[in-house]
Amino acid sequence: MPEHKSLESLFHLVHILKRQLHEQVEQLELDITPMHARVMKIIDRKKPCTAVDIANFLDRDKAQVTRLVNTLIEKGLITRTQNPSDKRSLYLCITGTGGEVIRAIEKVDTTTRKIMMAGLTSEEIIFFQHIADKMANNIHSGLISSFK
Amino acid sequence: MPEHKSLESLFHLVHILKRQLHEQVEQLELDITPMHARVMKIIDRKKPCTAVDIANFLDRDKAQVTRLVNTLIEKGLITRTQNPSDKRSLYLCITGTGGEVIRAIEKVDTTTRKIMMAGLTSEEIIFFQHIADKMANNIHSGLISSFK
DNA sequence: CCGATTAAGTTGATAATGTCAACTATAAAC
DNA sequence: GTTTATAGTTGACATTATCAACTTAATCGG
Repeated sequence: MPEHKSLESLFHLVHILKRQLHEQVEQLELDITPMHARVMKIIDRKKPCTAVDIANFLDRDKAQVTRLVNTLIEKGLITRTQNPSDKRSLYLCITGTGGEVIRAIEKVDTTTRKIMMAGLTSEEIIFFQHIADKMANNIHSGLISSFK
Repeated sequence: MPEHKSLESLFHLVHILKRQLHEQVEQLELDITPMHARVMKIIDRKKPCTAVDIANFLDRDKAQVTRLVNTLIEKGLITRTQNPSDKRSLYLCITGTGGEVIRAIEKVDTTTRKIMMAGLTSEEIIFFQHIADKMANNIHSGLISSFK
């Protein structure tokens, strides 16, 4: 049974990875959390971006997104503007200060990835990602099939 | 830059995996959480087992372990007995009921692993684990080197 | 043997993340 | 035009995690 230890390996990796990111983000002294950083990256990449887009991408509850977005607005890192074609929906945009923060976050990200992937080849990294995606997909399908 | 999306893949996988485990453990109607289940498995495998052993294995704060262990004792799933050779330390043991719970947990685990690893070969799974371990190691070393 | 330090475990406070349910307001569908 | 779906908010709460302070017991160096 080769897969015996596998879930623990995965949990351990993500646990220390998250701790590492938490520390690094904390050292930026921006008073934001790793999840705030992820949300900012999503807003930065997807334009236009709404709260629902973020919730979908992260597969999280809208409630959580609302709160993350609120603190980012309070800190002046993003803005919320009306979607002219739908009065329910609000577009989120990175501010000037937010842009600087993004660059700092990207730096942290790159550093962490470099540390984490030291001694691994591109092929190994791609393969790892490929398997991770496949596993995620499998769980998704497994869930769907249990609904029939 | 092949590693661009990699952290998101990993986070996504672990996010839905944890959600899946949470649901499955909840369906056992034991009123315990996935972390309780992990703690029980550790106690089951390592004999004798103390709170510090668990904290070390999971790389968690002792405080969290104390609380997890307390609820498991309240539920009658484990017991705490004196270590005769060290009055500070306490041995944790699975009770009879606890044994049944462990078997239920193992079943959940096996099912989840099967779903997750569908369509993957043993070699792929081993390789995936190997890379996960290597990455975890890298982060560890990266942290240590930043202390010099 | 004694004092200092270390280790095991507990407790309180609090942070970060995640989910559910109920709600408002608007849009879309029939 | 009523019903239904969608965007977002709010309150309550669960889970996981960490830090600091503390007690008790073991160990180490003199």
